[in-house]
Amino acid sequence: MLIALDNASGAPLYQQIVEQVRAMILNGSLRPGAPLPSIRQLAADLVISVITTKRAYQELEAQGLIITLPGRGTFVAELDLDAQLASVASIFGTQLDAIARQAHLAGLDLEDVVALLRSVWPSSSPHEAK
Amino acid sequence: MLIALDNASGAPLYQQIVEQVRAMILNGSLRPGAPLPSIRQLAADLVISVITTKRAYQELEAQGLIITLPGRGTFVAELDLDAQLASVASIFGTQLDAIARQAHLAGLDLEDVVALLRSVWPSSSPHEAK
Amino acid sequence: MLIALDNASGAPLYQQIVEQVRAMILNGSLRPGAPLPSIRQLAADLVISVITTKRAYQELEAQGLIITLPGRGTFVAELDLDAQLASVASIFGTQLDAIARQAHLAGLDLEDVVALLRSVWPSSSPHEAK
Amino acid sequence: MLIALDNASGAPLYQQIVEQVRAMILNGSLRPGAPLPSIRQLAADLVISVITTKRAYQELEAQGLIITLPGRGTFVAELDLDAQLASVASIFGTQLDAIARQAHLAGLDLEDVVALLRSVWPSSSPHEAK
DNA sequence: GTGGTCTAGACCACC
DNA sequence: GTGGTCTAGACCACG
Repeated sequence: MLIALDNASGAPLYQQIVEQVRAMILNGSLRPGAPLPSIRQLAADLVISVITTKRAYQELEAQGLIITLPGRGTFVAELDLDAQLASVASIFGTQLDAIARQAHLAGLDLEDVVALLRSVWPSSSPHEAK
Repeated sequence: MLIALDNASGAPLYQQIVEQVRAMILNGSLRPGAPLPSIRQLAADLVISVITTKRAYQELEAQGLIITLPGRGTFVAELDLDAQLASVASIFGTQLDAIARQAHLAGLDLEDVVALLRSVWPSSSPHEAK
Repeated sequence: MLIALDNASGAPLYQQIVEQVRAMILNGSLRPGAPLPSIRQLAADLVISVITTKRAYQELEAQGLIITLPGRGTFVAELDLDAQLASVASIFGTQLDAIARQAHLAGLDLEDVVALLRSVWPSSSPHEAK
Repeated sequence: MLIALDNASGAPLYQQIVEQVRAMILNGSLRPGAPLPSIRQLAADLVISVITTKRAYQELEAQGLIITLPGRGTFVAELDLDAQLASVASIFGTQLDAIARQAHLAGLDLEDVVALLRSVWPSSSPHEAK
């Protein structure tokens, strides 16, 4: 399981982990029931504090995406993919809403923003490098 | 000059002020040379600390949007609106880029995101009441 | 007597007056004994507060460049031009010293700074437009 | 990291810090990626308020010279030294321009000012002890 | 009246 | 431990 942390991005480390693991679950890289690395293992791999990996897993568990079985490890939860996707869509919706209001206030047009969005959209398939 | 603060939004107060003033400048509600309320006046109006309004104006000045003349007040800077809009567009571009990569990883389609964006786009004119 | 105030320069208004009057005295535009406009007249001409012109004249008087005769007006003082020039040189020396130390710390060379100075030096004679 | 504050200089403390840190970055004493002391540590060392050190770092960050990672510390930014030096040169250029015009108006010659500049230029290397 | 600077002290998020 | 934000209160320079 490859996770890339960007120290300079400004985003909290635990959040970067959450987002990347969530993405892997939602796009099928990680299937329900699959085991995740232990918090200690992941901390060692990423060269960060155990506290940070623990926090990330806590967050993922709170979102119902993974399940921790004490003494046995952590696993991808059995879940309704469509429902999850809907919930993720609502998360993006919130972020887009903030951007939309800002851009709108600044006098930008919806089409301006859509054009911007198209210009930054990644061209490759999300699974190419899997 | 109407500014609405949302204490529950989680966003820093000074940032909310920055965003709203910037929007007013960029969409033409505030024209170059126009005086802004004094930091003390604005603080009184919004019922917040003078330091917070000062912080907001400081940030706006660092961005080159306003100019403060000690002892005389604060004014909208003479600026190249097009250049400013371009720089603002690049800011939104950065934000959209983060969302785009996340959404892409999560398996969402560009058209899904565009649809989301359209669904949250505000319908009214940015300054009908100007 | 032409004085140009630059509201956007950031420099205090009274200081701009002081500097320009001092320059006119030192370069001979204003000769010893010549009358200066009254503080009220000057304030009216420049469309600023009397307090500000008063403060400027006070400063000039403290520097020994002008003399105020109560009830009669304000005049350029009889002075030793060479001594004045020397004192002015020391003022510039202080300012240059600050710049020199900063530039030196930043790793700039003396010749770099001299080159910069030459590049900004006004080309015309100071009296051309008199 | 040695910083010397002069309470009697009239210059704001935060600005003195900014100038000295900027000088250290530009002359290579502080290399990109190097950690700066925490705002609290520096405040303790200099016996000033945390807010003042914070203000200084804020200014340096706005100038793009350093980057602060919340919860992790503050570091010298990766930057294009030449571009930075050019921008600094333009700052000195502005200051020199003000002096040049003043000196010119006062009847001083370019060579007079250059001579003054040479007379105040520090003789030692900027970082002999590095 | 205006902004500029410095101070002390609090709470929060993150590592 | 780190920085981020907000608060109150003081003194100064400038108009």
